[in-house]
This record gives sequence, structure tokens and C-alpha cells, in this order.
Amino acid sequence: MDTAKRVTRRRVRTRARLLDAAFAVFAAKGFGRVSIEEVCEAAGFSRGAFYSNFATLDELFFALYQERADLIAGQVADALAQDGPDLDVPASVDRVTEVLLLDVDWLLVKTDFLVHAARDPAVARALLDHRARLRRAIADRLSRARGHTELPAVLGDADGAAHAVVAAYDGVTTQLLLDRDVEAARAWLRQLLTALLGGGGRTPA
Amino acid sequence: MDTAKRVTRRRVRTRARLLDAAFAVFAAKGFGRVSIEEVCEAAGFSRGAFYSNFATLDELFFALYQERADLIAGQVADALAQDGPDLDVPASVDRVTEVLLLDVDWLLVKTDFLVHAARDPAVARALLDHRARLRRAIADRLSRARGHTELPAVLGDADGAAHAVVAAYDGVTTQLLLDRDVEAARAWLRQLLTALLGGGGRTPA
DNA sequence: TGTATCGGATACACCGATGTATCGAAAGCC
DNA sequence: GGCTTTCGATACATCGGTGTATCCGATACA
Repeated sequence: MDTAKRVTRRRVRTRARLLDAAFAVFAAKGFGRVSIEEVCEAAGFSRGAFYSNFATLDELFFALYQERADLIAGQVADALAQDGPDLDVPASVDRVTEVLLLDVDWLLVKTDFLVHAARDPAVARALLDHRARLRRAIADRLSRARGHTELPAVLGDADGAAHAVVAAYDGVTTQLLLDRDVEAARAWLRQLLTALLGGGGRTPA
Repeated sequence: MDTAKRVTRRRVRTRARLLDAAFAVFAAKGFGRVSIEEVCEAAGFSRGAFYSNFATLDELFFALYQERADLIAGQVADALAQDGPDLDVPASVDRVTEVLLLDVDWLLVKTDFLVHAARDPAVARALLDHRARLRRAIADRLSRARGHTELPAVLGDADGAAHAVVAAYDGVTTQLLLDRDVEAARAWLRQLLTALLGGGGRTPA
């Protein structure tokens, strides 16, 4: 039942170029202020290319988000897998923080997508799925290390702790979008996370 | 030097109606998807009324945000002022939480505004100011009660604690926008805040 | 290399929103 | 209550974006 059209190699390239261009334009101007034409122009294509690959800007946005979010998720998983069976909380926190607050442009686009998802249940579900997957990765890591380092009881189980980690991430992101100070945000997220997870009292610079 | 035009009473009414209508429409569709005409129609006016009061949609949005944000800020201040010189952390947390997560529509509009501010330095400054004022109110309250309840040292001074409170608020907001579960968000914010501020171990329902 | 299919460019018709200029009615002032 | 000023409605010109239908060059496959 392979309905595959004649394999296409050019197509994937142009699709990728469209997505890249869209990312740049969305980051710069915000999804709400971007037209299909602008994306095409930035990608060096005509609108024909766009309509051949996507039905609407929303569809492209969705594809874009999915692609990049998977990428980040993978990086986070890697960062978490990097220490052995013993969990070194501060080191893990550092690595994850580095990944999560790497690229302000991504945070901009991601927030745009949040606003978009907040008004479309179907999109919201996709975003919630992504977040759930992220939380699960964190929770797994935390519970795997239980017994070594005891979690503060106030948060409940490892799942609660993972929830808290994500909330801290989101909270710091908000501030970062406004002041654009990545280093401050990283320091602040580290501090928050160690405060929540109790990674042994480390004092910030 | 009173450059005041002949006093106008009708004007303020229509302006208010425009702002109210804009709030509803923005909440429903998102700032990026709303046209001037839609706002006017929702308010029961013609576009002439709009252009007589605002130069651009951005300008209206700014005014709208300022108005509502001041309102909320006042309510938070009230909530914080409600106990006497002694600070009852859990009670205060409850009251503030109630105010901050009162209205999902407001959170939607506020997040739209964040996205908007993230790309306009002037607007960003205004939003940062608001946040700073909120933080200061919280920090004042916390430090005024110092000695009674000791804050966890990990967060630094009262200012750091206030920062953490706002971050928790922002983080919980993000989740709330996606799952629309206000009660869960409230419970979760209470839990986070007591975890951060150490309001004596209360266990959630 | 020939050929059938695919992908992107071009051209066109259309629509909705914008901003402005003008006019009539409402509201304040004496 | 008349007069003046202000406010909002109406009409118009314009523009940018959208979506579609068609065409030609590129690309895979035999």
C-alpha cells in the first residue's frame, strides 16, 4: 500500500529552506505579523513553492515547531544521560540549563507558539504532549537517582519535582524574553532549580 | 498652560467601550489575528471612532495593558496588605494566588502582550517596570516580616525571593494557558510558593 | 537518453483591511 | 437657546495579501 509519489529530492530541500526562513522571520517579527509572502521571499522562493508544500501558515508553523522541539528534546535527553547511574544534581542542572536557554530566537518562536496553541485545542494538545515527554525524561532521571539524593518532600514525588523544573524554566523564559540577558537567566535558573531540588547549597556569583 | 481641549465626556465613554471590546476580542482570537474593524464592530462603533482615539492597534493594546495591569497590581497590593504586621505565609499565598490566577482571559491577553513586548524595546521597558513594581511589593512584604519566618537562604535576600515568586507565577501561567484548569493551577502555584518560601509543610489535597 | 511526472514560477481575480477627507450630529459654554 | 467645538459616521481611494489556475523547467526512472 505504498502511496508514495515518485520520490522527490528537491522537495525536501525547499521544504527545509522554507522552514528555516520561517524560523528566522518568525523570530524577528513574530508569527502574528508575518505573511506568507515574507516567508517565501526570505527563503528565496515564490508563493507557488509555499502552496505546494503547505496549505496554510498555521500548518507551516506547526511543522516548524514540531521539528525544532524534537531537536531540543533530544538535546535535553542527551544532557540528562551524560552522567552515570549516580546523579550529580548541580552538574546535571548546569548541562540542562545550558541547552534550554541556548537560543533566544527559539524561545521567541516557542512563546509565539504557546500563544497560538492557547487558542487552538488541537495545537495545545501537541504542545502539552511535548511538555509531558520532557517532564517524563526529567522525572525518570530524578527517580532513578533516588536514595542518593533525597528530594525535598514539599514537591511530592519525582513527577512533582519534574513539574516544578518545567515551571521554573517557563518562568525564567518569560523574564529572559524581556531583558534578553541570557547569562543572567541561566544563573537564575540554576539557582531556582537547585533551590527546588536541593542540590547542596551553592551560592551564585 | 492648560492645553486641555474643551472637556469631553462622551469621549471617555467610547474610549472605555473600545478598550473593553478590544479586551474581549483579543482574548478570544489573539492580538495577532485581530483587525481594527473587528474591535470597532465588537464595541458597536465605526472605524471613525477608533481613529479619533488611537493612532494604531498597538497603541490601543498598550493602553489596554496598562489599564488592566494597574488594576491587578492594586488587587495584589490589597491582598498583601490584608494581614497585619505579622505575615502568615500560607494565608498570604492563598490570597495572592487567588488574585493572580483569577481570569484566564487576562492571562491570555497578558501573554500576547509579552510576545509583543519581546520585540519592541520600548514596550518591553513598560512591562519590565510593571513586573519590577510587583516584585517590590512582594519583597517589601516579605522583608517586613523577616525574623518571624526565616526565608530559605538559597534564594538570597527578600528581593531574590520575590523574583522567585514571580517566576513561579509565570511558569504556572504557561501551563494554565494550555490545560485551562484554573483550580489545578492555583493548587500548583500554592504548592510551589510554599515550597519556595517555606510556609510550613502543608500538603495539597 | 527519452519520457512521464513533479515542483515551483507566473499571472490573475478577489477580498479585506487601512487610512483619510468630509460631513452631520451631539455636547459643552456663554 | 444659540453658537462653537468636538466626536464619531460615512464614503472613497488604495494597497497588500490570498488563493488558484496554468505553464515550463527540473528530476527521477526505465
